Amino acid sequence: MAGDTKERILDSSGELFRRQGYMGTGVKQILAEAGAPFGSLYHFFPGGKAELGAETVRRSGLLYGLLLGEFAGPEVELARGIRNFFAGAAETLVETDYADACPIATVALETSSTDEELRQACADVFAAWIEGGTERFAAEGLPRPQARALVIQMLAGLEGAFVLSRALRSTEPVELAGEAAVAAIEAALRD
Amino acid sequence: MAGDTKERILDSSGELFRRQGYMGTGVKQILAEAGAPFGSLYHFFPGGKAELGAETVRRSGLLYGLLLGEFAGPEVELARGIRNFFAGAAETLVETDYADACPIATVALETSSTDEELRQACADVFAAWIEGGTERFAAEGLPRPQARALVIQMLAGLEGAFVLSRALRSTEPVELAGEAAVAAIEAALRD
DNA sequence: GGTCGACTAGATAGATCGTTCTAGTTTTGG
DNA sequence: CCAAAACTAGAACGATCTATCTAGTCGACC
Repeated sequence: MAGDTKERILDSSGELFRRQGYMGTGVKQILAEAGAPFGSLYHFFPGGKAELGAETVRRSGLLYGLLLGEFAGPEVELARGIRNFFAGAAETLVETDYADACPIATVALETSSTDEELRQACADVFAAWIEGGTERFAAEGLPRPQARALVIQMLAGLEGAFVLSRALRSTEPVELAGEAAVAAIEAALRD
Repeated sequence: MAGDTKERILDSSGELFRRQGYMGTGVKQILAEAGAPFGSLYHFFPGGKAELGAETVRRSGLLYGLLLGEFAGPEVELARGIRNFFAGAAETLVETDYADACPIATVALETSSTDEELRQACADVFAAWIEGGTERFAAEGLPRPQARALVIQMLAGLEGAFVLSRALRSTEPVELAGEAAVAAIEAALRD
């Protein structure tokens, strides 16, 4: 039972930041959803909202990276894994009424020019995703620079498609970005 | 001199929303930057911040669409225009210390699940960009569905690259997304 | 069994939010 | 030239924000 409250707070902040961003989410709302009192927040996060934000970004980023790894791990064919991941993302969008997309993109855009600590946290997460993806793509025999370029292009397509899909309330952009990513991978592996 | 204040307010809000989002920008800050008093805001925008936000999104979206049209208008070769647009976007990022990217993406992510009026404004802007791009691509002889798919993939790549480039403080994602877009266009036109 | 740290609990503070208010100035049209 | 409209100006309001504060409960360990 102990240590449970901190987890619940991080779960709540993760979900809320993903849906409405860092600036648009109050600590009151986070604590209400977590069923935790004010005291607990500042007990576990002495740095207040800023510290909670940074830890939430790193944690959510790690979890989402693991999710991607489950879809496109070394045991599944790469193109198929990526295809399934995009399809799953589209499905999640519909199921959550276009709320659950990238857990950190909103925070990244909000804070890139205003909050260096949070920007750095987002940058670390993106860098880790890129690094992990590059490793996976290189394992298919691609030269590292090409693998890295492919991963960044795929990730950019995913993030941008999330922006479009959420605003347009349509899975079309995510589906098209997935097709582009799969096509790029297959073309690269064909040579 | 008349009508000037409203423009200044919209200029300020456009710049600030682009850099720090809707939730992260206070009306006080907007008015201070515009050199306008409170009275003027509620005179020109009786609906307050919400109305200003929606009008800012539509205006900024229109202007950015025009900018894209200048780069990739019918008088320039399409692939070259797109290449120059991405290169210009990367240059702007560096010049503004990674602050000026898409004028509405942050607002779109922030409000997609929380503010239907603003979400709709963003959706309208994206739809207009997609429609305009489809028109331009179809003029090259591509079937409309393929033209539309290409535009959405290109736009998703741009938006996602902005997210990554701003957080990572590197133009690499925008440059790679540009290369992918140009390659996709050239491949499509080759057939 | 008693003490200390971990954690819960929520009232309260102080700053800032968006908005409204009254008042004054400038511009416009008859 | 005067009256009405457009616009400027900023003080003030209630709501809400993050953070702090005091008080109390619980469990573990000596």
